[in-house]
Amino acid sequence: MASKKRQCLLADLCSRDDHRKPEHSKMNTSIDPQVARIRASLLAWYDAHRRDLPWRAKSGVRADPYAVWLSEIMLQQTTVATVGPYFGNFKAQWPTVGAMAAGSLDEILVAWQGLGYYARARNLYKCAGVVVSEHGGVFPETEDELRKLPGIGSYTAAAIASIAFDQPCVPVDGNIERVTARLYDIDIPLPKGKKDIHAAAQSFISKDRPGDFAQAMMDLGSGVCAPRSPKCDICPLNADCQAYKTGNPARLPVKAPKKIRPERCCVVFWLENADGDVLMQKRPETGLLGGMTGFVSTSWREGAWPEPTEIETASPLSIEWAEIPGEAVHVFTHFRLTMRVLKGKAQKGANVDGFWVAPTVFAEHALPTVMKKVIKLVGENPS
DNA sequence: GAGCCGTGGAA
DNA sequence: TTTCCAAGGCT
Repeated sequence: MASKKRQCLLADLCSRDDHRKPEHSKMNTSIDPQVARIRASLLAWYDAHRRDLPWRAKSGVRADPYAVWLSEIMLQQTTVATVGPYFGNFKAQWPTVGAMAAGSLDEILVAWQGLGYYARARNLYKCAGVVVSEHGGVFPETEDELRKLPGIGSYTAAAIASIAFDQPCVPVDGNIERVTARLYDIDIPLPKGKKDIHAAAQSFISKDRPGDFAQAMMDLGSGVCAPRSPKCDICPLNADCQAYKTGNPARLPVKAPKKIRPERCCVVFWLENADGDVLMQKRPETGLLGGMTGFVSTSWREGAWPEPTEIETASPLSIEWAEIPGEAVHVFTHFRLTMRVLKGKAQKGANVDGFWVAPTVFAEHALPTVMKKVIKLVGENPS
């Protein structure tokens, strides 16, 4: 019966969907009163409680599309607190798309190090190039055009279009997904439930302050309609929230059970030359940590340590290696990696694959956090 | 469509 | 300690 209720709701939403009506239809004549109330309540709440964020324009001021784009890419699966300093650094180093396109991928990756999901950085640079070469250095303003750019998917296209250009669209991120699922009490487990939730979210489309509306939903989802302990008592939408009325908003949205995270193991080679420089390699351009810099290691075996023969084969030099006490552990999205480190000294003129880096200039290279943990472990065990 | 792709902070 | 998750995109 819950599903029947939902069917009625969605059919209802579609039939009264004002954004599907022809352009000449009068605005605000056939809008569902509940949707109108939600919009008004949310915008009023936003005007009083909006967050002041580095990439966000002041109230009533049009945002800088470059800043909106840059922040949206950085904010993909990443918290506001984490993004803050990175955004400031990028804006200072590359004030415009043109400046970024004129830079190099390596520079971008160095600045991005530690932020994770490095394909975002590669696509960021690629996108800057396309905006300059195909759009004269000016971001396109429509959702469809934005969607074609590297690194910009359906969410980000709608986010930029609405926030930077006030286009009437609704970017459905995790926040809006959660708020919408609760407003309409949609309990189909994700990702299957996305279809209904996104359809319901589209009923909010309006030509009146779409950018503010999108950001308001995000602020609400972040500070009020939070994943674990929603503050329903102070929520401006509680009068229209189906989940609040009928019971348990905190359980929504329902998510499919997670899969277990496999364990992987590897041995890392810390090779120093006579000057104390350390051997490093640039990783392949695609895949995990693509384009980043790292140390030589065995393959990352699942479930067991590499065999001695594999360690021997993977070592950059046939010399005497000394194992450093302890292990370094790093957790990726889909597996957990435990590393042991072997330390060795290269003879002068030894022929190795890679390049030598002095520890004093590690920071000049694009080192992912997992590699910094290796550095930390070695530093804790001076020879 | 399901798996791949990082990281750090909160509960 | 473990689990969850944060303004997702690509293949």
